[in-house]
Amino acid sequence: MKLYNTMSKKKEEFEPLEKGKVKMYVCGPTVYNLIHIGNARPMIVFDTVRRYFEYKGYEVNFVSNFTDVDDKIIKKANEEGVSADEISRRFIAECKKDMEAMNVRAATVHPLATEEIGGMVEMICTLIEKGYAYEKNGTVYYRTRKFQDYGKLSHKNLDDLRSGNRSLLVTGEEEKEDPLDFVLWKPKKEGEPAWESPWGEGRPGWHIECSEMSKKYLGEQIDIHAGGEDLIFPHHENEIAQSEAANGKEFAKYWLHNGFLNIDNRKMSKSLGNFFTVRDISEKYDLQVLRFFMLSAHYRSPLNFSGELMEAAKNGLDRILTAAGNLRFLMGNASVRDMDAGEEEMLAKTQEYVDSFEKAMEDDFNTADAAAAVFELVKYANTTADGGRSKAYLQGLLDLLVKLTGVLGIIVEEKEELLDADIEALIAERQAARKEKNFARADEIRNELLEKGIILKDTREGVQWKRA
RNA sequence: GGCGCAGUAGCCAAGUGGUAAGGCGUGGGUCUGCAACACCCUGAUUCACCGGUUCAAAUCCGGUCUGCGCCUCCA
Repeated sequence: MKLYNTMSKKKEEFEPLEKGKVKMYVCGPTVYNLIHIGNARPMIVFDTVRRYFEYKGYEVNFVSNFTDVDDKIIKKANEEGVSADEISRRFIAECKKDMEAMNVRAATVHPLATEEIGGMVEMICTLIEKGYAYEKNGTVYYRTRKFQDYGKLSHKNLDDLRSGNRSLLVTGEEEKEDPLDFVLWKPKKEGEPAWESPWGEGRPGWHIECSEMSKKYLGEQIDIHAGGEDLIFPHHENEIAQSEAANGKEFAKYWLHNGFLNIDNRKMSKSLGNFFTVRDISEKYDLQVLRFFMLSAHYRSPLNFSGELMEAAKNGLDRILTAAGNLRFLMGNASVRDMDAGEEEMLAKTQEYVDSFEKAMEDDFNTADAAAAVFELVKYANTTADGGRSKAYLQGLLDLLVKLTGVLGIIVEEKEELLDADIEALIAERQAARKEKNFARADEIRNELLEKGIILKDTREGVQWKRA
């Protein structure tokens, strides 16, 4: 399996630290509002990465935090006149709902920054002891120039950064030894949540949170650290500086970053008025469509979002779902149970699609290519499955489809829904009407069912239905 | 100014030296009472442009143009 490592700027063969196991940390959202569709991309992408590792038999320890103390949360809390805690708790709950609807599995652990303050304070103490940090008036700064490798992830050199950041010198942080130094601990301001520390009451800086939570739940060295590409600098660069200085060893072996999601070719932002939450999208589409859409491009490419592209994704996904529904329907009517030699051979041929699916995923999680393999399997199923096939053959195709789509996190299983007796009766009545060539009545019933969200499909083997 | 990414059919998107996957859409056809689904056919002599390397380039090298991202909170 090859993955692109931002650190080396190359695709590298994956070698786990510990055989058969993957330790993976993904930077989670700051919970001050409903998550937007840009937040959804890393969630979906790295959930898919996790699923593929598990498909390959790895045991994945997947940690993803919620940043629940932050300026934006405090601001929102003040606006609403409630506690910061209440805000973060509320939006964590909402975020989890969205994740579930996108079929993003819960992490092994979802640590909260506010519950890990003690560890952060300890790590900061270690950094001070080792000379990598210093305190001034209740603020603790990281001594960036002391860390030799600073800039190794983002491939920047300190002097370039310095000239770019010159304007920041005027922002009232002249107490820093160097403008590149960043905050590890900031003192309490009136009305802000705060915790005790050796430097007085205050709260942690953003970067130290992830260093600590990663260490606590995964250890000092991990296999994969991932997040959006905008986190490369400064967030991940600072995490490396903190963790490697404190622990004295390489922090993460592989750094994975997803590309940005744009809206109509522009960066999503509230001021441009092209800002969508995941919840907004869920009003119009099943969020599986959003997931499928996100996986239609390589995770490192920028991805453009538009209504037109969502429609295309929906139609493509429906094609897969329809094929699965069709197989299930045929299975219900199959009169032969076991496969004959011909079917055995036909089913064996599908290995080709599994091979190309895996080949795509092995190559830095090329989900667009993997989806192409799924579409080829769908076509194969649509052309070879009919009422004459054995149940075992149909089951074989369906199992394979479920297996591959499962890696992508697409659910093709039918939700258990019982046909209401009267709907069943209407379908039977329509069949009778059709037999008598009373098509007017037949269409009337079909329309009536359509209004209730039931779509009928007449096939040679009988009437199929699905919910819209 | 520094660092970096991208430009493949109407749209989206794989393909990184051996002669252009897949999806959506369009048009035509088969099946069907009709519809829907499905299936078949329909698409780039060509991969932004100009040079170069090579038996061979969308793929490598140089240049040009265009779009975008990061360098500040941001997934």
